[in-house]
Amino acid sequence: MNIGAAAKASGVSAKMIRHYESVGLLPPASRTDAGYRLYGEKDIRTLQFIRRSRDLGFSIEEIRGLVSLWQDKTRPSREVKAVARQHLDFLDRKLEELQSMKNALSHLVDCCHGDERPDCPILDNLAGAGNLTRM
Amino acid sequence: MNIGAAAKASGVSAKMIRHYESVGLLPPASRTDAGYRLYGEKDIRTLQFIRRSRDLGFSIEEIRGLVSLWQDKTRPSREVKAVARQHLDFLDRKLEELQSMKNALSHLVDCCHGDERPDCPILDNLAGAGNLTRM
DNA sequence: GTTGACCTTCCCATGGTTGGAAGCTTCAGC
DNA sequence: GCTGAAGCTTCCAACCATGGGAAGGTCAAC
Repeated sequence: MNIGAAAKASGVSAKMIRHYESVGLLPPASRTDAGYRLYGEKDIRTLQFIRRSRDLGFSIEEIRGLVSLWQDKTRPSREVKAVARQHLDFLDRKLEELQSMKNALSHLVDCCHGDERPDCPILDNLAGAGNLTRM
Repeated sequence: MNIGAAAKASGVSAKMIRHYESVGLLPPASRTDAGYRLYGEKDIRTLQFIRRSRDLGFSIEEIRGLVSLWQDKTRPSREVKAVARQHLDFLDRKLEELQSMKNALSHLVDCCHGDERPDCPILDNLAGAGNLTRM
């Protein structure tokens, strides 16, 4: 299985497969005589693991830890849960941040009549929160 | 007003003030004979405008547009509102993405007993969503 | 005149991903 | 056996916003 086929099978782009190998998230793939990377079933499973972890927003470093826990058949699930909880906290913080941006901005958008006239509460607010539409 | 004082007054770091100038978001500051950048009231107001825009998550390019609308006293508020709405859509998409990550992950965390035993629904799910706890 | 706080420019790093360029290999069709 | 397309290789650079640090100049106060 060449890198292109592995990319299709795993849902990870060839570019990213090479990148993950370069940062040591994947062990170096075996090669053909011509230098082409070769992948087997097990590699595909690892790549899918990585992709699903990325889909949940885990960072490369977190995934590094998850993969090693995954491969350690004697890991305590406590450790996995701790990594997941920590990431959950991160997601919560990000969500809160975005949500407050959204709240502030959608309030401003609601206040702006959005026609041909130049006066605009959005710009007023950005120019100096003190003047108008203080949230 | 040197760059340090401008940074304090505006809440934008000196590093970022220089960066904004280098990418043309700010006009080049005037300089002392020694080459120190000088800032006045108007510059501070622009910097605060930029900072507040960043706080709402606008990108540099979007801010470039907002600043130019701000300075154009004849702009139609329609245009400002369009920029804001577009960013609001962006925030919504990001929020949805994070929220679905959070939902999936918190479900997995709930399923994991998190003790000394090695079996772990979180890893099982990452290893192959087909097996267990399909969302 | 020295010390310490400030300023300057320049380069590098982050994180995850993507893009391109230049060159080699493989394979199918003829 | 030749040709062309597609796929592979490595390397380098970009995105966005931010920060760190080095090497050196400047300004104030003591």
